[in-house]
Amino acid sequence: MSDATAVLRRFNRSYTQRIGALDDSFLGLGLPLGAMRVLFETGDGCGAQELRERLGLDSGYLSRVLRQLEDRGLVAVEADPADRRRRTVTPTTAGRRTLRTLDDRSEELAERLIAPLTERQRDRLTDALATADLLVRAATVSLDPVDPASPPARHAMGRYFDELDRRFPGGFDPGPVDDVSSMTAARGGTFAVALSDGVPVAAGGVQRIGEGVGEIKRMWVDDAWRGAGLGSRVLRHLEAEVVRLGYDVVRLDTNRSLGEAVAMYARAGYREIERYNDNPYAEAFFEKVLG
Amino acid sequence: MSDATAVLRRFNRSYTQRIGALDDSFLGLGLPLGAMRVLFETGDGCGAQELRERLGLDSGYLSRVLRQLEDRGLVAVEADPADRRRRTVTPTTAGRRTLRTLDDRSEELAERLIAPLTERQRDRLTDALATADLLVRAATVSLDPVDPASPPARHAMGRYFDELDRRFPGGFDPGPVDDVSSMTAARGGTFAVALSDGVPVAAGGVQRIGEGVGEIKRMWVDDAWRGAGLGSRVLRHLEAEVVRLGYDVVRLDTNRSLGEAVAMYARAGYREIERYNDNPYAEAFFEKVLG
DNA sequence: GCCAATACCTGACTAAAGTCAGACACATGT
DNA sequence: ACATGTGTCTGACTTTAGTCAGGTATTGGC
Repeated sequence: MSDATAVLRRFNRSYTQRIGALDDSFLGLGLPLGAMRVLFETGDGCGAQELRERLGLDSGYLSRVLRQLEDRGLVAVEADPADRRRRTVTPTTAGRRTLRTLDDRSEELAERLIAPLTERQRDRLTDALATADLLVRAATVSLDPVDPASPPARHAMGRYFDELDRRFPGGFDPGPVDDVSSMTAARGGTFAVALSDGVPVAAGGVQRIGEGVGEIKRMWVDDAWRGAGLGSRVLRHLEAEVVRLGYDVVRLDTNRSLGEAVAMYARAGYREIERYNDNPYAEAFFEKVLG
Repeated sequence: MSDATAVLRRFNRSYTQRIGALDDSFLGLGLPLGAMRVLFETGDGCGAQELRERLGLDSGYLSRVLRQLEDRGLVAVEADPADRRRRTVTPTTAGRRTLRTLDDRSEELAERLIAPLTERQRDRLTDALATADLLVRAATVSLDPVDPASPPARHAMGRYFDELDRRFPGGFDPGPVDDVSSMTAARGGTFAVALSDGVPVAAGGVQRIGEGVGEIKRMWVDDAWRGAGLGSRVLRHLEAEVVRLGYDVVRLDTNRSLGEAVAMYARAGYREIERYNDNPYAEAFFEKVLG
């Protein structure tokens, strides 16, 4: 048993016993836990299918739970005008009130929990939990290959361009059309997006730039996720993809203003080479020979 | 919403979604969760009553769960020879095997969870969780007034003496008889023990040493719990008790080798005074006037 | 030896949570 | 217009988890 898992498991035990009680705020509002979870997940309104997926519910079961909530006047269930087979669920005023009560209770429980701690200890706890949260989220991020033209990939690249524009001294302009087809399997490329709770938090792609040579393109990590090792995870994944696609050399270009990225490439065994393309934004060029 | 509760609640959400799955190791062994919990709590054998108390179960319900476990050959339920109304529950070989499987699964889940993290991130996570664990446990410690002659109080004082013996240059000898009756309500005193999972982790008492003067005695915090603010919590509690008991001055003595304690008293507003007793182990004397 | 208390057992009951198979309305591609 | 597929609803069912009111065996105090 490694030290890390032992600590994790010890934490899990003390946590579920103590803070798990935060979830008790779901109780005692006159609704069974299942219905409460559905109402909670509904938030400001969402589709029935989404609820089923997120909560992993049987469609028959959800149907009944929704009727229960509807009968109590907590939500309105209506047919989606765009596709009348689907249902959309919206909380009513009473439903929102219940949600607010839920929130208040949870807040109160959290406050009571940390009440015995001094200011300094609270700060330490907050720091520790924020770190743990980041790392746990990072560990459970799923890195999935996607079509570079798909919405999550577009979203990730959009964020990437925004960041370049912010960080490059003269800004960045991706140009009017952005052809990403070189990063599809059909053309010897690939693209992967890391999702957390369905939201892209990191991404990167590979394209072919010559005989036996792949190129890593558009590697991006969300600002809020820096320091959780997502960058090197994406890099390792893309390198494995490069090998899988049959290249033995991988290249990439970057800009000096992206200091952490340059440092990461150096750490990962990349060596600087001569300019190999005419990308006007690129200032540094790297290469790594993959075994 | 304070920052601390926001972080705690954010953590709770991501945690229950991700690591909460550690508890799923209870599932899929062919036993319902309730029965599994009972088997798990049984450990190396324990009384039925203890199980009921620890898990908060109805006696009828437990009776049935135990029979279920017995029918599957996982535990042996027998009458306690000392009191034949009571039942003792012991896991059989098969039961132990099931418990081991449970442990293996949980370990595997924990390993899979941290697998995507690098060594350095794992260390950071471990540190963060250990800190969070300590503080969460400390926050949920209950500080209860008890008879100073009761087993938990005796246990705490025993640990206290052991520590003095270890830390005092010449060792420490409490003497043959230890009269603690001065710390009972009947004689204008009190004693409190901080319990975590039923185990004493800190303690301290108050006794009367003169007109309007109380004395804090035998304040102790378990080594493993240093840095979680238990010391100052016990101190605050005892000062409140001193006020409640009608004294307006509180005194205490200590030894220079207990540096953290001396520092804590200074921080809490105690001022050093002349020797006020003939305790041969005491080197420093403090007093605080309570409003 | 008797009585009250204690520890557990039994039967009867309930609510919650979920599964499954079929029914039905609507959507989509041809 | 038609076949096929999708999203939801309904009824019938199961398991789990638990409660409650008595009942029985055992114990300790008198």
